[in-house]
Amino acid sequence: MTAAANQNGRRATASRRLERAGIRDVAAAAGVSITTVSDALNGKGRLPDETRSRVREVAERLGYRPSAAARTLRTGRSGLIGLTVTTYGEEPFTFTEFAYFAEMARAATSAALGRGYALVVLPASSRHDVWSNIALDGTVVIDPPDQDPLVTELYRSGVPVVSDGKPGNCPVTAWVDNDHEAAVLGILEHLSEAGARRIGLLTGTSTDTYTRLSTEAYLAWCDRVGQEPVYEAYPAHDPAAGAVAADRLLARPDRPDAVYGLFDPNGTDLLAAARRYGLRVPDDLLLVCCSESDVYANTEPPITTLSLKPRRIGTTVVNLLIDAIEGVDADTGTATGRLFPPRYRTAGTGPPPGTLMPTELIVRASSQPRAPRTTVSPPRPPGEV
Amino acid sequence: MTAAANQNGRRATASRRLERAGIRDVAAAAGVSITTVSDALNGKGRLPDETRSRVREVAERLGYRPSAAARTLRTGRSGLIGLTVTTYGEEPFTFTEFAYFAEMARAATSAALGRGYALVVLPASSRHDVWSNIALDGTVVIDPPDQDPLVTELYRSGVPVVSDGKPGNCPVTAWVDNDHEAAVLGILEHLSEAGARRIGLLTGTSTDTYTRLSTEAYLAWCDRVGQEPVYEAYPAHDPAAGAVAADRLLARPDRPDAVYGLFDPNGTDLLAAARRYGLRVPDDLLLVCCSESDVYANTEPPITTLSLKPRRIGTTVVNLLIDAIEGVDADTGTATGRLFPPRYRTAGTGPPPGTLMPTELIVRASSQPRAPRTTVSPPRPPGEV
DNA sequence: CGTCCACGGAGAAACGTATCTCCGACCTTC
DNA sequence: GAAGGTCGGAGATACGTTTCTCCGTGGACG
Repeated sequence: MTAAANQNGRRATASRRLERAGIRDVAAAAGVSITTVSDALNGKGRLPDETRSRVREVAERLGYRPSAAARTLRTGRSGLIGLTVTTYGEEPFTFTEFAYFAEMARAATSAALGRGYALVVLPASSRHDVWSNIALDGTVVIDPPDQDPLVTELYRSGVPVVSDGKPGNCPVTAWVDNDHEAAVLGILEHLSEAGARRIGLLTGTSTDTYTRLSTEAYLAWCDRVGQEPVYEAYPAHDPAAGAVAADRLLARPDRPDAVYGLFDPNGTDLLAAARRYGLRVPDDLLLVCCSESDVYANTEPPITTLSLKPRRIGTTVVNLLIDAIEGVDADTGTATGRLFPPRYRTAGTGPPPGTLMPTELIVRASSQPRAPRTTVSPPRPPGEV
Repeated sequence: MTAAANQNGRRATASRRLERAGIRDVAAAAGVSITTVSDALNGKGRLPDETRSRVREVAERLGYRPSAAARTLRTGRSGLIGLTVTTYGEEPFTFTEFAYFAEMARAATSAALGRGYALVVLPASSRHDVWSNIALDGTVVIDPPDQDPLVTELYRSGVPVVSDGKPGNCPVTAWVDNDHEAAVLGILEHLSEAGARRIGLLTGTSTDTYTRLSTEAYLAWCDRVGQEPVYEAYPAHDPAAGAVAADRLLARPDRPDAVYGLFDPNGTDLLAAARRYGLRVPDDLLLVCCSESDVYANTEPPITTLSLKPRRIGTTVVNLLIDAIEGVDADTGTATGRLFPPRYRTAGTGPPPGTLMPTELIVRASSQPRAPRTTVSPPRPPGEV
């Protein structure tokens, strides 16, 4: 409103069309300096409330919106977190396909939003020029395959990376995973107690950590209790193959009297296969599968499921990542501000810190020879860090 | 390798620690100017191949990664597209909850990636400071409610906005939707031909376009053929309410002999309700619901579904948006480069251009009094834009 | 022998913000 | 009455690109 001589410098002469108002325009209109505008809007500096509110008013009137790009360049923070999802074929695969990942992604999105960050979906098959063109403060990677080039590259660029699923060979800042070993052991014990004499496994052919750890735990258990392993593996991304594998498993001469299926659709598939072979569940066959879907509460009979608690995982992963982003000054490596557990500070040497989260076994009729009980608490994993 | 005197100016004196290599460092190391490095790496300018490859080599050796923030600031392009999802409670709702949105989001992600863009998930409940802090080239908005403040704000900022679902009062650059009117009419005709005398509707209480247009089409049809409307509405985001509403609908004194359910879970709910009332499907009750899920191929009996073809929608939305982003120079309003249908150019006046996409009715046993036929082609909507 | 053009490339000005440094004026205090 | 402290704010610089402008140098050509 006041005088406020032209502070725009050369800009005034040049194109002065419909461009969005910049901080300079606000400064000029309010009759103050750029510094003052910046301070007033960001709540910094020492300014009397009167000036502060006046500047804000002017900014509002001009419809001023700070340039995110400029701010990012200046501060080195974009407020963006990558969500790396594996792809199958052309499509981002795990993203919405499995209830687990969908839930996890939703929880991660919420958690990030709550702390002022947004998520960028970053398919693993992304062209290098796409994601290298995005200013990321950090990345969440879901179930990284061994030697994921994207993760390696990001990590080397100094971008913090936190993975859902214990990483194979990728260097990561931190990781979060369920205690798959404890979960599988818990299920096998549960089935044994329910009377199972020979427990089979429906597993996958891929090399991701979940499949590998779960299968190994199963095999170790078999070895320990002296049962011959009975399992079928199939490519988990192929829904049709799951039904076939379930059928194969029940068609074996050494047919199991209880089966644990590692993947979400296995419950339905196994149930259908059991019907085809005239097997009653749970009388002739005990069934458990790993799933986040609640359809298994209403199947006939309801099926016992193992929940990996994806929301908890998603939230934890994002919080760890943001802690890493905000806690460590990228340049000096010193903690700034926030309280910050020292274990995340392991810079380079030693394995990245991991967090194991408990699972939950939801017991239903399919694994109970008698009347089913209600939800039961999971076997707590050995108190890992 | 060569001499290449210190071109860093003041930087050399200051902090020279572990900072990532910048374009200046590459220039110095290659003994050329910044301009040359930029041109060499971006394939611009006139440079002999020898220089180009040498510069690239040096850049590679130094592990040079251009700063996305700086590039965005300079070029005004971030390569980022917002994906606005509605929220229910704390969580991003439609994002992964419904098969339609999940499929649509996946297709959109792929399409964007294919054209060099990445998607940022932007819950509608986002704090203003979060998404206003992100440099977006454009935004896809899923099913915008009337007067969506986020959309309005974005549009006013000059960010192109394309919506999935015909927008109510929001100003958008363009929109894509199914021809819900034609779809509903097609279903009602289909049911009539199958012998239905009184067709009921299971609909929602929310005001989104899909619900509104579908319900209106139903009411108009009732009016035209002289049938008394028979419908129940419930809050679509509440799964439990759906089952209750299905029950209510079949408990009415004027019980319909055919029902169309607008939402994905309606098929299961209606089937369960029918069982409770001892109604046989399709003999006593014809059933159709709108769903992208293939579980309805295996229910007992299989249920006829209307598919909205979400992948096609997602792809189209993104392509329209990117066309708008790349086709129009933000400053001059003139088309640059790409071929670009003139209809997107309507700047400000007139309604935004919309595209109607056909749906597909997948006929199964639940709507066929006799033996079911296989998939049937949809009634093509009246050839719109 | 003078001109012009293509070639290869350098310089410097933006892009719009945050922030560090510094400065004047006023007020207090001895 | 001078010294020091606080308040309120201005100036300038840096963030790391892209790109516009311009310049010297040869060779071709008239």
